[in-house]
Amino acid sequence: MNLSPLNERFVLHFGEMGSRWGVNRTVGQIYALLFISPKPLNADEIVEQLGMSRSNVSMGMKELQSWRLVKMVHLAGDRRDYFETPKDVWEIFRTLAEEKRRREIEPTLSLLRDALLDTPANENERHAQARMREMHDLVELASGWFDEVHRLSPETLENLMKLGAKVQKVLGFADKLRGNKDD
Amino acid sequence: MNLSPLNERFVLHFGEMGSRWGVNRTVGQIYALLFISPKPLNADEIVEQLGMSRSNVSMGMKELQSWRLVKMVHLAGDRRDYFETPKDVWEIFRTLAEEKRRREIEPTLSLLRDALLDTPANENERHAQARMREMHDLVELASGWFDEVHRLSPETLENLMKLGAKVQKVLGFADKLRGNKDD
DNA sequence: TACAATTTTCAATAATTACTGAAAATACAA
DNA sequence: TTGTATTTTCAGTAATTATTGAAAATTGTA
Repeated sequence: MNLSPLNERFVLHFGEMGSRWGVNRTVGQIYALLFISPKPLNADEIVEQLGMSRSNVSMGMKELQSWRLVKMVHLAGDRRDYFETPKDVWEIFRTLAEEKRRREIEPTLSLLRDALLDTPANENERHAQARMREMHDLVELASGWFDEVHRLSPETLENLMKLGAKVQKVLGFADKLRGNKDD
Repeated sequence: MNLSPLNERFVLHFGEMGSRWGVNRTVGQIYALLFISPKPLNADEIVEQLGMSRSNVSMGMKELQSWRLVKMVHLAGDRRDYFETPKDVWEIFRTLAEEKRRREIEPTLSLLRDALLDTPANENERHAQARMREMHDLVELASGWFDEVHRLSPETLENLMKLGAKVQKVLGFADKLRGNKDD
């Protein structure tokens, strides 16, 4: 690996964490490298800096693009594809949340919706279905809430988070709003 | 697999999704089975219903317990270990969020904190470190915000989510609170 | 068009992770 | 204690996933 010590540490860490986040080691490394790179990189530069095969980089880029975590750019007078990560970390955060939701939450919500349409065949299934309904309602609620929050601008979202210890107070106000349906 | 159709569908789905959520297929299946079960199950009952080996169940239970997603209980006059999932879906949600944070976020936060203490050796590292700082600040902010929300009771949390479209309005109020430091 | 540069695909294989059966360990009861 | 029920461990194997090199496909240029 052809990187300065600080950068190598960062890249290796993302490689290791990759598996916990649902991507393989090399994809994690590629993303990390692009994230800290001051300029877009082409595939050969990635090969050179990370010491993996050209084909591996090609597949990794495809995966990262499917997550919308990197975008392809082109430099004047250069045929090669260059890649960069979005600059704004808030944007990255939101993209990641969106994709995770689409891949990890939606399929389950969909299954639960289906399952709730079934007529339970016996007492055992009746109980199971009741549990599925509890899960469905929670996931749907959290999911809808996420949609709302997700629509906020980065600045608003940042403000919301910076609220910190004030969240409790906001909720007092929230309860008032809830009572006021046509507001 | 020795389950009624509705239940089998649910169990199989959780098995498939397991890999996206960071556990293997059998662990996903065991959890799903326990979630919909009207009473605690012992290891042999799980073996019988899911058709996997006894040792696999044993390892699966250990993993699920490490996630705090199942707890062991005992029945009067029965030496065997029984397992059940917490009943309250909100509690499950919070536990999951806590564990995910501990396993997926904290290690990265820790690496970033370390990396930011280093003195960059050159311009390349200086830029990389600036990017790491952006990431660090975002993760720390989101993480602290999560702590706050996490402390709320299930009811309050539910109310917060049900707010839905009112979130924007709450934020108007939030901004006022922010200006009022000693409130 | 023909050529060169570049990217993608894919079959082979390497590496990792999951699963099992058998043996060992543990916990309890007589 | 000793014996029995139960759980855990772990080495071997199966299954899955990741990685590579070589070939094919694509893209742009002369």
